[in-house]
Amino acid sequence: MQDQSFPTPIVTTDAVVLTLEDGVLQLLTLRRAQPPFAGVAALPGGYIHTQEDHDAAGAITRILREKTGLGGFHLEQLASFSGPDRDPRGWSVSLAYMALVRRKDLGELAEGVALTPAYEARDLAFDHDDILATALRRLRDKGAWSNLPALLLPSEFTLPEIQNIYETVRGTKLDQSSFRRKLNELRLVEETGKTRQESAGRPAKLYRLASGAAYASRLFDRMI
Amino acid sequence: MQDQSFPTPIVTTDAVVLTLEDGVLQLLTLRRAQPPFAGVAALPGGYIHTQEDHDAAGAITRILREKTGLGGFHLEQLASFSGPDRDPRGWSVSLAYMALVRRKDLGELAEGVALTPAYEARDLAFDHDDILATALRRLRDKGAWSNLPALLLPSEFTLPEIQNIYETVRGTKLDQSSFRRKLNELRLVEETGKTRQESAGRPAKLYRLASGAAYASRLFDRMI
DNA sequence: AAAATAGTGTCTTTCAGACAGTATTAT
DNA sequence: ATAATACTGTCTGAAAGACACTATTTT
Repeated sequence: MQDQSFPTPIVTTDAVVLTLEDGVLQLLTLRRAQPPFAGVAALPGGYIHTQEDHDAAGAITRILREKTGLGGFHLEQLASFSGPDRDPRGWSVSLAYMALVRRKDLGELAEGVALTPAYEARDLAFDHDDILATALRRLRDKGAWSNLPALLLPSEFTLPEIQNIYETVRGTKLDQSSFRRKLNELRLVEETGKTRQESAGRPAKLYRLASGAAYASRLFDRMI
Repeated sequence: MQDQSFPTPIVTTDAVVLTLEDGVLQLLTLRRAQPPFAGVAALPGGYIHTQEDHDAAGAITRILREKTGLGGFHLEQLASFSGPDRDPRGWSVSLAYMALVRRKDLGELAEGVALTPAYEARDLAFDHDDILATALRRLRDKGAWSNLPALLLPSEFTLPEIQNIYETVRGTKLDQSSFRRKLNELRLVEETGKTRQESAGRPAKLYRLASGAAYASRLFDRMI
């Protein structure tokens, strides 16, 4: 293999792991133990192991499991980032992914793992600020018409909660009546039959994401 | 560099180059001279040269220029494709791009370079069928609301021509009146002042893409 | 009572889509 | 005349957005 006369790029894969905690979108970071950028917060990532990884998505899944114990989440390819300067070790390529996880699935955070509000995270290692920005833009765009934001919720949630996550992701307020009308049309959620009571007020019904939840599709019949 | 104990993936970059000829969306392919897949049609692509390429987009730009003489076109990242089996030489990553070019900018096709109707291309080398499918899907999706399809047109074009390219990309007919209403709203095109006469009928006015042509944006105020 | 939620209904505005033309300028 | 294009206009229906409620069930 590699009968080229020129050096090959370094290939890594990195993930923007987002979750929702206390109604705030949170980014998972790892404090780097080794140089380069030792001691600096970074996106979880690492090398592809050609012996065991089936593809890049498999590699980042393995890496997230190894470094954070995480398993079972929505994973989506973001983009690749490349160039001679993004990693001091040399010309590199990062295959970047976005993972949306439920806070509960993260469990206790291991040493060096931290959650920080996604929109405030800065000065990450490498070009990870750029990768994060790409992820947030993607989430915001898809927030307009897909079920993506709902994947951040715990498996059972209330209607105010799901409306709040859409508002958080989009950065705008939504009309309660219109939002719920849309939820029904899209058949995005279904009742669990259970309720939850916190503080005063009528108990909130608990919902779950509907099984074959309308991903994207429709809303897009019209238009040039 | 590369102080890892495990082998690194092969990294290539490949491009789905699309153009419009005689009203049909055409894919540019290269007949491979060397194994693997010698003699088979493939997407243009190649290795990244870490010495000279500023990033992956720079690499594919250089490769397209070297192999097809092409320069000046819309380039957009598609996705990465990876795994142990897509290239018989070993575990590989392809950074895939989509390039939209004007037929005129392709000039004479060099030996081994061919155009085939994009929706009929099959049995390309490697997993290039998959990459092509990804590009066509992307073009179709963006065709609903961006100026992307217009980038396939020659620099001066008529209103029937631009409507036709949108219909081609979307695979549907569009109402003339509604389409032009939208063109105006978006300020997508501007008159050149010139006209063109072919066969019978009133001469068609020639248009060009408006300078700051509304990319995506708007159309997207509404909606959950 | 106050709070938090659920639920209903209606009105407006926007806009794609469909349709029906007329007008212009060439062969 | 015929063809190809340009241009203008109207109507409809769907859906988002905004608003105003009422109803329910808890502390």
